[in-house]
Amino acid sequence: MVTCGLPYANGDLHVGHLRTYVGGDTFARALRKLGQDVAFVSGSDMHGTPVAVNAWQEGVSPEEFALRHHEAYERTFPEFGIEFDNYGHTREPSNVLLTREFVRTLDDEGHIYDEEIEVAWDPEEGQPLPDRYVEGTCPYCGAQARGDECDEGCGRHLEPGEIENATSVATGNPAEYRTRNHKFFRLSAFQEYLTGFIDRLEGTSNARNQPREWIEGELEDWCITRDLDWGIDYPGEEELVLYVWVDAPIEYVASTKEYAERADSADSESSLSFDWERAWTEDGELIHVVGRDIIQHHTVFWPAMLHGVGYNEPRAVLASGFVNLDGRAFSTSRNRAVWVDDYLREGFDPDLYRHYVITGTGFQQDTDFSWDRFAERVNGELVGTLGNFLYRSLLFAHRNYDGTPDAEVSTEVRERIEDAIEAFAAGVNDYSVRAVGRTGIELARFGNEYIQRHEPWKLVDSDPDRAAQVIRDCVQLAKAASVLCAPTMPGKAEVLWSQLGESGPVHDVGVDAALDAPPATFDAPTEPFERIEDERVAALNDDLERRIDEAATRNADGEEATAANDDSEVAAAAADADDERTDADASDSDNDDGGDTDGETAVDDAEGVDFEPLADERIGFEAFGEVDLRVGRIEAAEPIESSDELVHLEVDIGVEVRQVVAGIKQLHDVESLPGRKVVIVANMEKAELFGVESNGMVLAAGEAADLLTTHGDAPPGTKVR
RNA sequence: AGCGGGAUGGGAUAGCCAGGAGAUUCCGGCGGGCUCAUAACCCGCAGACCGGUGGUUCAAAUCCACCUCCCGCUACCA
Repeated sequence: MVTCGLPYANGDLHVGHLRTYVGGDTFARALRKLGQDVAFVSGSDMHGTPVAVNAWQEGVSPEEFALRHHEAYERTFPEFGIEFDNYGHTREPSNVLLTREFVRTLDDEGHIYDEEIEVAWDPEEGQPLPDRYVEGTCPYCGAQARGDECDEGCGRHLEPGEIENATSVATGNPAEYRTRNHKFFRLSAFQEYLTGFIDRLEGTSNARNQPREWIEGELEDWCITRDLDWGIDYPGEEELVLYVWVDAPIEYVASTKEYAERADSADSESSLSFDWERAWTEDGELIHVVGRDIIQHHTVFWPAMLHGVGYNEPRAVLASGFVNLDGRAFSTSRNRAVWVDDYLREGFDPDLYRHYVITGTGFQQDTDFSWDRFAERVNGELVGTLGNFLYRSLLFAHRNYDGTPDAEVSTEVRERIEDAIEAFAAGVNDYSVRAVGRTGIELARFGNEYIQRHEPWKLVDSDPDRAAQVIRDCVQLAKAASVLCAPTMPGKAEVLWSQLGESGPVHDVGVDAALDAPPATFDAPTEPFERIEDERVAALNDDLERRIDEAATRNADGEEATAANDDSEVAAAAADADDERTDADASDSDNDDGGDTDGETAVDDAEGVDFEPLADERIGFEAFGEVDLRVGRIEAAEPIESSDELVHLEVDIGVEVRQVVAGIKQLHDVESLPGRKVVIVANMEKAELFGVESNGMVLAAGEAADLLTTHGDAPPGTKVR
């Protein structure tokens, strides 16, 4: 069994999302090449609060909203050669029934208990408000926060009731808290089991190690119900639905079951037949391929559930790294993304991206996408190495021998192919799709060297027998490369296979076919890969930049938000308060914002290399005059405890003493601040940071927050022009 | 803060689990060759004290300890 983490039916897919699925698909195909009986399944995750909230905001039913995305995903995956044996969704009857069965079993076995907890409630609507239905102010830092997490400020997890000024996202009504009965999964009872499990688990090292903190620490019981209409009802409890992370992984099983049932109902002579119960409860081996953001769910909650119902445990979890765009995170809200539809509309073959993302770096490592690197890898590895070797070999063979010349494969080449097959198998055993994907390319690299070393174009006249043997070797290498590339580049492999004159799909043959004799005759080949020219790359980069700019302008018009985010910490301190993005995107591996400010400022600061470009637009004196700059003198300075950077300042600006919060704690010796003269923006909008009101903004330069000051004796309160 | 992942020639990456001849491959640079092939391909050269400091060992990129810097995770978001 190979499964891919369920995509959440809540937004469009960008190429970064695809990494997990391409990885899973490649791995499943590689297993088949080695003769394994594989079922490869996934499905869309339809339930949960974000779908409910976003559907509500769009004014459609959650069902319609989720289904729309599900259908898009279902259509998209095959377009990228990701061919699930079954792709369902969590709302299908098979999953609903199986989920209830799981829960009933867990209940019968005593793994579930009731407990009363506090939940937010909309008194006017008489509705419970789970998770993201609530927004308010973070009690720790004062930033805008969602019900359970201070997502834009300090990032803290918030317990129910902690959030201040809580209101309903849907109605805007103030929320209150009520005591409700919920169901808890006794995860703590699985501590010992999971301790053993994590030592047995195979896969990528991040997946095997990250959950240790939890498992070897204290496991908390898990609340598995929500007050929500949208989801699978808890058996026998009308008011509660199951938490999505209960029914989502069960879709792996339900999807397998659907596949098995479809296989059974197909004509009986077909070899298609799959025993789902054997796979999940007997001697099947489970391999989960997921994004690295959902490791815990697959190494803690899910194995405990499986164990609780007596199913097999996962043998391996492969957790993929993220894909960045030009070194920074994809950002759906800023349209900083290469969407899958864009990619396809550009007419790029999906196998190009598959090869890029699979062989670029280790699966668990983060990687970077840019059109420049994409073109470089396509032109170098696919056009220059693989495509060129296959084309020149087959063309030469076709012209001179009308196909495969009548000669034996040399020992050297046979051994080289055997090594490649071994490396392929070793890659699978190491859970390294990268190693698997490289084998075909490496073989072509060898082939280019081999053909050059023997110069068959000279031998055809001087030593025809020898020429025939060399070309026979080359055709064999071409065939082997086609077979070994099939998991990474299924479409291209198929084309090459048929150009070799082979009948039937390359996907039906195993790795050993790499050593079988190619057909005696075949037609002239076509060039398998097309070069991406520099002009094309430039155009693609321009498009991307323009889109980002447009989105930034749109955002700025709307609420003057995004740009402030990227500024230095000092400015950000004052800007944060009005930065409320309508964050409709909660797509899974969207590791938005977070790191990108750091990445950028770090570069800006490096020996003054990369300055921010000067602003294009000129402003008038009047516009400048709107900023009321004043000389101030710091009277008192105290660090704000719970913050890494913020300092609480009392600044004398002549007419009054202002309380100002500035993000300069790490950069200055706070005790030395009093007495310093600074320049502040006196008419800055007030902001609340970590619960402290900031009435003004201190000016400072760069990442080091070099404070602006005066050099004469201008007294506090003096206007700065 | 704790935990996980990472730091390797100008850029990008492999090797680390199972320690061993002054380290892989690609891009880029320089020089040469070839002309079957999509200005592609082949050969050669220059370029890395393998993040830092200690330790174990006959031997450390690899194992151990501490440190620095990046990225991420931290359960009633998905």
